[in-house]
Amino acid sequence: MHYGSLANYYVDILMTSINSKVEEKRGMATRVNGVVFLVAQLRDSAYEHVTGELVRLGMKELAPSHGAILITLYREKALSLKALSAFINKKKSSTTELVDKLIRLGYVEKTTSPDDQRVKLVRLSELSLRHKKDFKTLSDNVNARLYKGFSEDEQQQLIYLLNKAQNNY
Amino acid sequence: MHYGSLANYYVDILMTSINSKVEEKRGMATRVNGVVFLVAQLRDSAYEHVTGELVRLGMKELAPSHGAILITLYREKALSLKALSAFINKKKSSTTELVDKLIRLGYVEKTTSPDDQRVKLVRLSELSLRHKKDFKTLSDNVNARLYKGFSEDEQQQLIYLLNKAQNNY
DNA sequence: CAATATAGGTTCGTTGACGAACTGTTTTTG
DNA sequence: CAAAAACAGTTCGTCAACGAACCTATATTG
Repeated sequence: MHYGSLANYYVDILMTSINSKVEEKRGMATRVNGVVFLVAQLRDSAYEHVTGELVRLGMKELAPSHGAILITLYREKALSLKALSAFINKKKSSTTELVDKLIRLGYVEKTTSPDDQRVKLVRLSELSLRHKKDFKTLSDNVNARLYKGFSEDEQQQLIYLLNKAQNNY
Repeated sequence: MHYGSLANYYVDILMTSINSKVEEKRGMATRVNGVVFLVAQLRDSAYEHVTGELVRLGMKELAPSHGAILITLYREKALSLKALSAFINKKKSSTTELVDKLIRLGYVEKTTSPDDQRVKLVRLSELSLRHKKDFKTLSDNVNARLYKGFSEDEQQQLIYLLNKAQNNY
């Protein structure tokens, strides 16, 4: 192991230590890993898990947001694109595209509302109704993993604090 | 206001109520807005804020991840792409592209390490050094907004719980 | 010390997400 | 009630991010 790889080794150690809990050793003033970074990191980890679960279910064409749409529709039967996009927290143009993909894959149908010709109602197809249980399991698995080792109290605290932060926007 | 718009109004109310705190009224078993959704939502809100701040600083070409790279480099002087990508929690191909954009815009330089010809070292340019204070302010603003109304204790709790969750991946 | 394996980066095609500009429908208003 | 404003969706161009395949440099091993 000559100088080059030693240097790399050192950088790797440095980097690893910072990304784990040793981080506190560094001054608060200069840390990169603030809340926002942590939140983003956690989101990405959870999304990766969701993506994996979707693959496992044979739905490798679907991204987390497609799953969010289906899960929303299991509860809400039919929704306008506007309402749906508010539920899943995506812009309307994104929602149009996500829904169109779900239609193409047969998970969902889109009809013009009889009450207002502007409104398109989105609802589940037979195919997705058959997968309802799968999505329940998926949700449970994803939450269970994130919450592993959390007491009931800690779970509530986390939800409370996330909501509190979210209300600042 | 005839039937159509009444129906829309009703849907909007329903939707709004669910996205705010009234949510608890619904059973836990069927809620869509689990932790993961909340985390994702918060990430998006914070990123939107970051994007806005970057525009305000006249850096509308930059996305949050570009900012993350610069902020990381303010601390770490020179980093390999591998180390950098670990710091910002992005895949190496993404990091290559983010860095190349920063080079194109003059914020950063990339040189081959003298110790290992495979390794490319990334470091800040004069231009970014001049903006150091701006990025400090940006970070502070973003954190301050998310933490608005948080006690010192709540801030620590949130960090603790996010880290705890992150360690499950 | 060659042959092979591994490691660091890059390239490329694809995709989710967005904003802006647009279409068509309903509502408001003068 | 006709013109204007507001609204629901769509289209399109752009971009960050990814995985897979690839290239070159360093390590490992027979």
